[in-house]
Amino acid sequence: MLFSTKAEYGIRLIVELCRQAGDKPVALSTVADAEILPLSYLEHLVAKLREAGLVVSTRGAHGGYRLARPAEEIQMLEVVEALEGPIAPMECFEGDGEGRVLCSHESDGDRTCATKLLWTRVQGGVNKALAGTTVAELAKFSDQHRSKQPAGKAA
Amino acid sequence: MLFSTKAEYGIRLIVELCRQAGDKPVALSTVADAEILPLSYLEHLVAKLREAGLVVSTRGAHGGYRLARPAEEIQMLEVVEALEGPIAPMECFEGDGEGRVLCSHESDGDRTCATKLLWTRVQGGVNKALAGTTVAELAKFSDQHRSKQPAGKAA
DNA sequence: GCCATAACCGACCATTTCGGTAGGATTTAG
DNA sequence: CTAAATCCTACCGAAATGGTCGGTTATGGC
Repeated sequence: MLFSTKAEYGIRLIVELCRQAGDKPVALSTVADAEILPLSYLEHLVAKLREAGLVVSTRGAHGGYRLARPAEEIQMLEVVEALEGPIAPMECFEGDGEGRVLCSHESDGDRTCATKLLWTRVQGGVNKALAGTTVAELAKFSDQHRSKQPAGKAA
Repeated sequence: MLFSTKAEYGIRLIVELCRQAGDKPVALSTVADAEILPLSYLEHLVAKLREAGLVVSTRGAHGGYRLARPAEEIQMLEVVEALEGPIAPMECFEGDGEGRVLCSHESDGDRTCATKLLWTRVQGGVNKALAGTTVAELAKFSDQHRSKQPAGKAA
């Protein structure tokens, strides 16, 4: 499995945040309710998103969470990295965010790790997919596939 | 981390098998020695490769392993899937090998999982990278980057 | 026929991660 | 003051990971 449910739940969280976005912050319990996910677990995930600066929180009564930036500007690469840590195909990889990939095995001496070429390609593919998708896009996608439901909701 | 060391070790294993290929099968201990990997662990990995029909074994003295097909025809997608199981970005995905992706959440009722679009793209990227790389290519790559060493070895 | 070699098989094991719960402390609107 | 909400830390059971070990079977060479 490429990603754990951390990524999935976290994505559903932030997408739901985008969907329900209005002038007021959205309580996490609302998200948990809408996505049928355990609230206490979402707390951990949203904490990571906050630390990464992707969402901002308002404490106290009537508090909740909001996207820190317009949904169109939030790449899924940022989201997934915030939730799962750096996206590297393997532990030995210390990707630098660019196309460059470092492999710790290279210090072994006379040989380049045979897997380097492959991991580089895989990482490229994943990064491209993640960077090329935004929160807004996923929100729109899931709205489109939502069934016939009274859409009158936006303020 | 996208993949575990199972994939890495297994790949190094099969690439080394390709490298050392001659008329005689290669003993696993030779591979373990060349790649500095624990023999007993490699046994588990090579078993998966054998079950997947990627390598064939010869038992008894002077036995060992050989690639079941020409290295140019063995895609890394097959290798990684043999080692790590089906490549799906998430548990809920039951990819069918094609571009199609099924998500178990869809049965939840009125909503398509917001993550489906993203996972589909990610899986596409990974599959493309894995399917587009062969054992032969990795063997050649790692040979090229091998340092100045007497190359006279093939029978 | 023995014996070394090497594939094969399954049990075990320590550590880490995963998914989740629990209990509280802190902040804030009303 | 109080209810609502974020925030924080600790814990927990289950699973996967990475690896070891002991033994069994098959086979070529002497």
